[in-house]
Amino acid sequence: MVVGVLVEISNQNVDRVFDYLVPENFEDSIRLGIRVLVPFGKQTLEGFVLEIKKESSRELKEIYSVVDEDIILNEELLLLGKQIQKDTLSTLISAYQVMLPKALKAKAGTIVNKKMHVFYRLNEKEYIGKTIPQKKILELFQSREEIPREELLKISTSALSTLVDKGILVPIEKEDYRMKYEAGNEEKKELTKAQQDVVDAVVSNSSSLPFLLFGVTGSGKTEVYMHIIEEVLKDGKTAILLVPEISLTPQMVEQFSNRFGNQIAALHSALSDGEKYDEWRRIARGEANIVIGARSAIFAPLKNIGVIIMDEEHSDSYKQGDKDPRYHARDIAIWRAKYHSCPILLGSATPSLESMARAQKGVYHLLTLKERVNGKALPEVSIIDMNLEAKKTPYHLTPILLNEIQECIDRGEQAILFLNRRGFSTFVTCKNCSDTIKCPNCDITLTYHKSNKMLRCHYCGYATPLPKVCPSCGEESLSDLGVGTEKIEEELYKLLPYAKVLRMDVDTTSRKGAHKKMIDAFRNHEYDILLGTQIVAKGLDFSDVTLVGVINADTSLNIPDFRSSENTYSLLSQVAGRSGRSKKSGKVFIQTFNPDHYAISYVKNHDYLGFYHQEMLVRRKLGYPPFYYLCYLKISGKDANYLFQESLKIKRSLDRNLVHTTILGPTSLAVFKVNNIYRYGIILKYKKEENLRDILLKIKNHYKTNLKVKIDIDFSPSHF
DNA sequence: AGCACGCCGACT
DNA sequence: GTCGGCGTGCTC
Repeated sequence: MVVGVLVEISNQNVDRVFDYLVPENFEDSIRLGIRVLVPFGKQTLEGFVLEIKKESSRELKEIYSVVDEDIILNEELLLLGKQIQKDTLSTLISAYQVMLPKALKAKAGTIVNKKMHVFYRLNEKEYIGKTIPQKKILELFQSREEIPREELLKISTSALSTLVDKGILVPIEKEDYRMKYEAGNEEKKELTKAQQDVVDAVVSNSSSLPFLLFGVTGSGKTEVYMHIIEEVLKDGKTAILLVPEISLTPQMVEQFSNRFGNQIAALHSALSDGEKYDEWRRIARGEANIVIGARSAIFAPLKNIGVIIMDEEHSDSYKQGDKDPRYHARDIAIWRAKYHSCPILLGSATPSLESMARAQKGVYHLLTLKERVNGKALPEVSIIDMNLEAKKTPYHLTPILLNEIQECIDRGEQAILFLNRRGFSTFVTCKNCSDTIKCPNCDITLTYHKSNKMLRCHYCGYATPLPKVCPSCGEESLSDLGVGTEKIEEELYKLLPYAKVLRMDVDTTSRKGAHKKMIDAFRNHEYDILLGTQIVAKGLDFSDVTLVGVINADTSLNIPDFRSSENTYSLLSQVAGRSGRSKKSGKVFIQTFNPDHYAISYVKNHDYLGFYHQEMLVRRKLGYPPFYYLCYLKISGKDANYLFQESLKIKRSLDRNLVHTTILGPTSLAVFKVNNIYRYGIILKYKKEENLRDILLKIKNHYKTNLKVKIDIDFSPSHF
């Protein structure tokens, strides 16, 4: 027997199967998708078995051993990996590795950390207990075969050891799963007519297209998901629910485990490697039917999938952009849904422009939830024009907002204050007229480089020295401003000394369990104000919050990225949606220097579609998605001069070979040097370019033996 | 990714 | 003469 093995090294030069002989004693355990240990040159490596055949034309080495009893990559995942390699131009091995928890990635020397658990079994059935504890223990075995050690220890330690010594009971070791989900008495909520319609549409899958669920914040999307999943389970099928990492909180998991108990498996970053491994195995063995997880959970080895749901489908956390394979979970979801012939549901209050455009074109089937489940209108949103208000106070909190906070607290209600940290002070603003300096070619905010005092566009490479005076008003008042949560906390302490403030950001929530503790404390009214960054924007549901204040709406607007408006609109709507979620109606106040910018003004009327149409005009004009596809080439290496020369060669080669594509660059990245590696970027914009992947692959292949040049390719990058 | 081989410059 | 720099090529 001969096997074709893909070894664990992610390098184009070895990204293919190598043949090995299988010694006879291993033949029975060889299956496609297991790992084996093989000699590879001077090294010993793990690899996946991708082919099984009778013979090979050349002389072969033998495999050392078989690593797995169970299949790690099933038929579907093996196929999917090849698709990912084709679509993203990644190595095949990296496509497989990304699907697996750390403990299962092919990697020689990995300790597989199964946690074992001791159970006891009755060996001598005739034996009659001599003491009361002994009798009690033996009684338990009347109805059960195996009993965990802990349970017996509770009755009597000594009686247990006596029975074991006498050989009446025998210990057996069994694999223990760390995660325990207990079903609670989470009652099933009645759906509104609108919600039920969504469930019916998805469950009957009357349209074979992906569904886009456009539902305002508070419209009860989570409840809809639960009902759909319930229907799918009734059919004997399984479900994947993807959520952005940041909203995959313990409460969220608890909500599902209360309803579905042990049927769920949760995969997220708070779990240890061992815990992730356990969850993965439960899924692979069919012991969990519902997988809830962040991006990579889309690869969960479920069989017979009945629905795939992506909540907050616009979230850029679904795109892996930092390493190969640079995939989007949405694309994988669509692939798997097709494979399983099951419906796929993309849900959002602020869909990505791509998805909404597809829905408008009829490529997705649009479902809408217009109303909040509590029947309340969406909160009233007021825009505070900082151009007027900032002058009246030395603080970041304007008198208007402070007054609202005070009244809110006096009514015995709670407030959330949101500090936007995205794009924190990399751009330059004029303190006088609030203008930011933009690139003349790209209409994108220039990035400020402190080191050489230059403003740069890292789309097209345009650069200009930081001017002394503001180009639009002539005042000497350019500055790169920024505020942190600590600063605001100080202000609150000074201005509203009796208010109890809970600060929540990455610093205060990093400890395990801290997040839940803080949420609970706030819910219990131990605090009046919840002050935080992104983390307070998503999913949280507090019934007493009637005021939401956004301290600095502008920072995300000024990020030099074609998606900055979209991200700003989405973020602000999300935060706004935290207000007035139960019986009391809510208010929202947004402090901004750009009150007339459409990404902010449309938030006022909760007018997503208004924003969408406006932003589509901009995208069309500037040639961005969804009108054009983007592809980003990152060229990196140690020798800056050589690298630039090669980058030019690549650009010229692209120029020669691509007909319908706009090529921008090469331009040095915003952070040009990282760890002594210099980076250049080339951006491709295209509508249709049939040979694009072939041409890029040729370029990649050309450099595969050149250690001085590394090329990363990202199709549809979420940002640059 | 490692590792060996081989071709040049610098040195006890 | 020999040590060692790294560019090139190979791994079943």
